[in-house]
Amino acid sequence: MSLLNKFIKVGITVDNVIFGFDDEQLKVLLIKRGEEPYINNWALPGYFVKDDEDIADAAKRVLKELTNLQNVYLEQVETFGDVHRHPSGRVITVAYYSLIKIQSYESQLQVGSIAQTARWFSLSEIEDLAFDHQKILDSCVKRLKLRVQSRPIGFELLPPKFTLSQLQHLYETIMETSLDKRNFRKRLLAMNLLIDLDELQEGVAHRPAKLYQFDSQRYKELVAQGKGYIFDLKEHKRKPSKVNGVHS
Amino acid sequence: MSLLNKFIKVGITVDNVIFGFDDEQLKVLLIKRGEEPYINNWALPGYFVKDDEDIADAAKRVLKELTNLQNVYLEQVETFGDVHRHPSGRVITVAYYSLIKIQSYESQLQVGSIAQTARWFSLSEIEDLAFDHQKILDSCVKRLKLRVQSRPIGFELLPPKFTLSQLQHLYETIMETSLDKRNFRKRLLAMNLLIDLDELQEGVAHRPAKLYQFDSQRYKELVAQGKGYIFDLKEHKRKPSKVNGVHS
DNA sequence: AAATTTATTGCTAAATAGACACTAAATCGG
DNA sequence: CCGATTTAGTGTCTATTTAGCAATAAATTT
Repeated sequence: MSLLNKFIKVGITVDNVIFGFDDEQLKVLLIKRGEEPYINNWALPGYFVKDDEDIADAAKRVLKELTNLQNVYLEQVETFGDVHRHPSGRVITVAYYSLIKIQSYESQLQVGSIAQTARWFSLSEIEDLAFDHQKILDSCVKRLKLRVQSRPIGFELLPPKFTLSQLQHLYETIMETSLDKRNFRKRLLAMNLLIDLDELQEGVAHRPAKLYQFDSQRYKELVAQGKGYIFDLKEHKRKPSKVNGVHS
Repeated sequence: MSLLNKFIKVGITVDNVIFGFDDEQLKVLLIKRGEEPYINNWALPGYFVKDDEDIADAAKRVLKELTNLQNVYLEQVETFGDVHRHPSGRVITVAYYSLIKIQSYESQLQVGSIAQTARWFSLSEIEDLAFDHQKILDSCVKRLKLRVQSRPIGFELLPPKFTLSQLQHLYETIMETSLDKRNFRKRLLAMNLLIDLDELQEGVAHRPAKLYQFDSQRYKELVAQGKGYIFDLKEHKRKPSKVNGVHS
C-alpha cells in the first residue's frame, strides 16, 4: 500500500506538566533524568507512546507510574514537532498538563525508570530544563491560567475540604494577582458551587475557618443545561502600600 | 542507541480546517479525496509531514498547495492519535485551523494531488466526513469561537476594507448569536483598533456604508505594552419576533 | 417622487464590579 | 488568665458597565 511509504520512523512521546499546590506556591513535578540524552538534567516527566497505545492513555500512564494517581484532571495542550527538537532523532511530543492534590502525592519511582529522582519545583526555581521543556512548560502554564478562568478546575489542586482563604490564595497564585477578600467570597458563594460542610479547620493558631467542598454534582448539572459559566477573577488593585510580600 | 528502539513507524499528518466567510456564512474548505481510503469522500485537507519538515511548516504547505496563500493566520488546535483512527495503520494527526479571505481564494488543485476537487461548505451542510474529521472540525470550530473573543482575528476573514455591518455579521455568524447594532459599534470604535478610511461602499442599492480597516499597528503596540485586550461580545436578546431568519 | 433598503447615531435604566474597615474566634506567650 | 497575635468573616456605597431601545440619513429602484 503506497500510503505506508509516507510513514516515517519517529519517536512519539507525551510530556506531562504535573501541577500541585502546597498552600504557598504553584508547583511542578520534575524528574532528574537517569539516561542520555540530558542525563542528570531536570526534565518534564514523559514517555514514549507505544505502538498500540492511544496518546491520551500514554499521558495517563506517565502520571500513574510517577504518582500512582488515576482519574485526575488531564488536558492536552500543544504538540511540539520541530525536526531538531530532540538530539537523537525525530521525536514529536504531545504536551499535557495535569492537576493533582499535592498532599496525595507519594513518590512511586520504579527501579529502571527513566528518572533518578523526582521533586516539586516552584515555577521561579526552574531553569535549564532538558530539550525544549521550558517552552512546553510555558505553554502549559499559560493554558492553566486561561482555563482556571473558564472552568472550576482550581479545586483539583486542593484537598477535598478547603477553606475560602486557601481557595483565594490558590487563585491569586495561579493568576499572579491579588483579590479582594470580600468580593472574592461574594462571587464564589454566589456561584452556588460550594457546599458549606459546617466543619471547622483544626490545629491552627488562630480563628479556624469553615471548610467547604466543591459541588461537582451541581457543576455537572449546570454544564448539562448548557449554562455558561465564567469564573472570571478580575484583578484587584491593592493600595500602593506594603508592596513587598517577601517572607521574613 | 537504545532510544531508537522506542521509535515506531507511523504516519504523521496535519489536517487543516480552512475557514472563510462569504458575507453570509462561515465556510470551510473541504476536499474530495481521490485516493483510498475514503476515496470520493469529503475530508479536511491534510498531508503527511515529511521526515525533515517541521509540523507547522507542513500545515503551511497544505494551505499553500491548496490555496496558494501564505502568511495567513494559522493556529494549532489539537492532536488526534487514537490507535485506530486511520484504517491503514497508525496515523497521528495534528489539527490546525486557518483563516483566509475567501475572496482571494482561487482553486489551485494540482494534478496528482490527493484531492479530486475542493469546495467551500457551510458548517450545516457538512456530513459524512472521512476518518475522524468531524471530530477534528468540531474541535477547531470550538477553538475559533473561543479565540474570536480574545484576539482580533475576525479581520482575517474579511477583505482589507470592510463595513461595520459586515464585521458585525461576521461576529454574529461565528458566535451564533445576534448583537445590538448600536452597542456593537460603540464597543468596536471604543477599542480604537479601526481606521476610518473616509471611503464609502460602492455599487450597493442603498445607503453606502463607510469603510474601515483594521489597525494592526496599534494592536501590536497594545500587545507589546502587555495591555490586556478582550474582544468580549456578549449575547443580545432580540425581541422574540421575526424568529425565522430563513431566506425566501 | 415615492418606496425600499441599509447606515448611522445617544440616552437611560439596570446590573455588576470594585473599593473599603471593623469585629470575631482561635492560639501563644508571659 | 489576659493581652498580643493571627486569620476569619461580613455589608454598603459608588462608579462603571451593560443592555435595551427608535428615529433620521443616504443611496438605489420603480
